[in-house]
Amino acid sequence: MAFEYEYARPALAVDCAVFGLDESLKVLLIERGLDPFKGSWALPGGFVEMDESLDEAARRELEEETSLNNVFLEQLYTFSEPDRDPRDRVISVGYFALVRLSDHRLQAATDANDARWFDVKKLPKLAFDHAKILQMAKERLQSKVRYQPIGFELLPKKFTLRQLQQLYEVVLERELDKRNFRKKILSMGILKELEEIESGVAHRAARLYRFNKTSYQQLTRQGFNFEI
Amino acid sequence: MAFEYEYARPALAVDCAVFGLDESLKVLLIERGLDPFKGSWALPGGFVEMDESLDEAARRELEEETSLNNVFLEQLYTFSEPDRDPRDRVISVGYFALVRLSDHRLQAATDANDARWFDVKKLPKLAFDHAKILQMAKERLQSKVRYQPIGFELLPKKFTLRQLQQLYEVVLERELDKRNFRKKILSMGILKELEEIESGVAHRAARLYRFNKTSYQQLTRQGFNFEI
DNA sequence: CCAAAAGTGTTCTCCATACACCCATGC
DNA sequence: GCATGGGTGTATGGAGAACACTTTTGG
Repeated sequence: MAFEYEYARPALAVDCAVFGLDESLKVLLIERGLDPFKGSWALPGGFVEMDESLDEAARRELEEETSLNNVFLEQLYTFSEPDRDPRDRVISVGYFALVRLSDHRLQAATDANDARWFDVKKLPKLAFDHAKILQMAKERLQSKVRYQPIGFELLPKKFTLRQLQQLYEVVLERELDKRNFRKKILSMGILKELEEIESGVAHRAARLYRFNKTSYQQLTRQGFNFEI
Repeated sequence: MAFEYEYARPALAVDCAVFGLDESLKVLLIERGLDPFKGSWALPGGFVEMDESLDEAARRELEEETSLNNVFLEQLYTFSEPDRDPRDRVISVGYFALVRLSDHRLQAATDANDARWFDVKKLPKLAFDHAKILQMAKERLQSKVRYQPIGFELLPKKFTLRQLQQLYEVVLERELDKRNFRKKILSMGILKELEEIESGVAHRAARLYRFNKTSYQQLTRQGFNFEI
């Protein structure tokens, strides 16, 4: 290594706050098998390797520990308090991720690691400073979902307007007016109305929609700003 | 070290994009005295020590390299491409900072290190991936200045409404209507109108104002949201 | 008295909000 | 035929945008 900097280095990790949605907002936690915090619940994550970027590390750890791949993933913040890990100096880059529970529900629950979805309002005590990371991730989700169309990452590919509205109601923790919501979201022109309707409901079936990413990108280039 | 994780570790650095404002938006760069990129301009920054947080490292490096202290400083993003430093694996946590040029103008320009303010629209070629860091910092500034009252960090403590308007015009790169701007900002109730007026101008002198942080915090608690 | 910027009021349009009823379907 | 949610229209108020003139001061 042709490099004069030879001081001690902190270890570097990534931790992922993975959100899913059903009736409430859920987060994926794994039970730690080793000390420190053996038996506690923690965010999935692990150490960064020398030849991978942080995004790659986050995706790799997520796949290894929870079998999730191909999820929406975004860097959140880097946590660096010197005493945040009792073993050694460990700096952790927090990520937040969104997954479709409709696609991944059973898989994660039956994984070999003990991974489980928890209601974000009924969390166990978390290892390290993971409660702080999760808190920040939740705040980021709440603000970002309002000005970027990331909420669709939490819904099935085909969804009803009611499902979409409920997504915002659950994430933002407040009720929305049905008529105004529909008017607003439809007027954006970023949804593709499908021919299909939902099935298996004991009342009038709702029309299904799909997020039209192409239209969204087109509109964005023309100065459109998504906002709920 | 009672710790089973003994793999190679990336080095960890911080880099700061420091903004100032006069007629245009400025950024503070330092000339590198050592390879790699000897003679190039770069963001101030350096390696993180084992007993300090990233925020502390950023403040320490800023003080060491540019004599700036007590500035508005906020973590931006962590940059981790494996080849971003040709010497070795170095991960860098980017920060963005805002300073009052009115207080710091001469100091930084005459520092022993060769530090200079550059117009963000007339930048030299930057070392490493610092152009990317700076680009992201500028975007963050442009979006954050609209929904958080951080712009005041760039102005003198006492300022005229015109100065405040120009700040937004320069940062957002678009013109604002004078009457509407004044109406809006005054109606927020976060400025304290001073008895003083500006001096040394060859026309009617404008009233001076001060940002009232206490009022802002009070209003925020009541649900107020700053927005330009 | 002139140049230069400070300071102010009104109109119009559009969008967010609030709100109530009919429609389609499964059971 | 009834319960359940799907789906729609309209009136109101408030805020943003557009716009022009008077006032004050220094030179």
